[in-house]
Amino acid sequence: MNSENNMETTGSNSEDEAAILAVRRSKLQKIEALGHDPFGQRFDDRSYIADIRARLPEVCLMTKSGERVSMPQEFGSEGFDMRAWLTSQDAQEFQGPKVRAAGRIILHRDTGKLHFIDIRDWTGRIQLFVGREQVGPENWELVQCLDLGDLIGVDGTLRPTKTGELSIFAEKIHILCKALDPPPDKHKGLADPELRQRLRYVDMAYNEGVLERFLDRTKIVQSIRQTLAKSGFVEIEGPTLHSIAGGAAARPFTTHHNALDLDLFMRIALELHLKRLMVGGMERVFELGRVFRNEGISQRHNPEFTMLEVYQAYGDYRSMMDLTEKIVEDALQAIGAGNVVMWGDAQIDLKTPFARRSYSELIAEHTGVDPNDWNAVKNYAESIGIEVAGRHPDVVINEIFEEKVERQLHGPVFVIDYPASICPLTKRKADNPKVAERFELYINGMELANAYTELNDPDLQKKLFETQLDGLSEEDSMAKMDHDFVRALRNGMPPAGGLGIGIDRLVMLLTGSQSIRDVILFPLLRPE
RNA sequence: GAAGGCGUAGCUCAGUCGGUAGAGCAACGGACUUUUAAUCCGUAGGUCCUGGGUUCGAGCCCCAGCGCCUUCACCA
Repeated sequence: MNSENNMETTGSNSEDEAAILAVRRSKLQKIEALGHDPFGQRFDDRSYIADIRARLPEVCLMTKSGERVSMPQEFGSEGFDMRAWLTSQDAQEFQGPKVRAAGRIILHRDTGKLHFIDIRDWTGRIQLFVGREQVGPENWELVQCLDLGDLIGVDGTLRPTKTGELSIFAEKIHILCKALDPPPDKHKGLADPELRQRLRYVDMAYNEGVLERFLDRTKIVQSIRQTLAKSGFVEIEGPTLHSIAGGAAARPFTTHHNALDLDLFMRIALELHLKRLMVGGMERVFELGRVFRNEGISQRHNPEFTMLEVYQAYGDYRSMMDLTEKIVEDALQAIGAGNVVMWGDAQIDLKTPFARRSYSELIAEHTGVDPNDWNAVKNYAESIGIEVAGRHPDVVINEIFEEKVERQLHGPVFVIDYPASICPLTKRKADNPKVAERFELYINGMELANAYTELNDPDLQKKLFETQLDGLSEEDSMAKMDHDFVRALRNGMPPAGGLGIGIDRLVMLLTGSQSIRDVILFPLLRPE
């Protein structure tokens, strides 16, 4: 990979590359010599290509007897034979609306005195028919200076070619921006995953479906905000710089404030500040924003990712299950997907309501061991190589869950009622203090959402912050002492349901993306 | 952090047994007024990731490093 400097200066390591760039620059000069600004100007009143295509009903064929024949239903479909249809019609000429479009040149077929140029905007692609006689010498000169990748505008008439492709028959071409770097392979695009991430703009501009996937991400996020707004939740912006990185078990990034000479942490969760706001009276509140965890990178992990956390006063974790289903339902609708999404070769049915299964029931089902029988659990754990000595029973049980149950949960399934000791921020069941009112939503073995009935007992919260779980270092524990948070609880926080959803993973699921890097615009990479 | 795989033209990829580097696309020149990844003829284009080593000779073998991918660990 060349450094950027090399690519731009005479230090270029390839004559080929230098030649390609030189050719494009010479065309740029020629465009200037023809009296055009090669980087273009404001271009008013153009229509989106999808909207132009939608004007097909305005296109018609004039017959020699002066009759107007509209395009047949089958026009544009696979088996439609345009030439046969034309000969059957006593055709004179086509008429169609005048249109103006703009976009990037993605394909170019030059047949001499005729160019076919495919342009693309963010709504679709369309073919331009550019004939030498039809556009005149000035436009023709300009067309000779165009390359794949250039941004152009066009004025022309919408009508089909003889071979049946709806096209814009160009009358005037406008150069809107000369591209100086050549595009990737016109058919395969960028294939190297590293290059696709580094040159995300190229990936989006040329690779099939990439731009659309990121637009889907935007639609999903918008839909979530709408769903929550409709249900009366307000969105807030909490601090991203924390002096105590709490609310989750994760290693934080550290940073430093110079004026205060203060070490700070990038937030790892949104939870504790949102709960403070519930103390303050925000009864339905959420934040949808970035959190940072200083941990490994994988197909499902990026150091910064987007998290939704929602809190509903006077609700509980069951309210959050209903809300989760609503969020998923609405998001599917927002991207025009049905209830069934593809995940690799597998189909996942996201029809609501999702199954609700208790944690201990699932353990018993998948292992044959009663989680309340410590001796049986111990024996089972040892038999599958999980260390038992000196560790809290619930930690051992949870390892069994992760090892034996989690992967089997193709879901969607709400796993409910977790062992209390691994849930330091969660209210216990009224009739059984060993069980916490928590659920996690699993789909395809992937944890998508996590929710609690929120613990609002300040004394118990303080105690749980002070209690170190066996086998967990302070760094790994979710229970990091936050005195101010305990003080907030002493002021009275309503009983509440709280929900967290990993937005990147939700987008992965809904768009069928196997890697988190396919749904994050600019994933973390080592510098070039 | 560990193991495995990969790194060759602007892009996508071949490269046999170790014997002086190949194709398609893109580019350049030419032909073509209805093409669909247009086609046809021709031309040009290389730090084979980097640095060492073995060898008469290394894209290929060995060692070290860098980067990416996959799996695992951590984690959501």
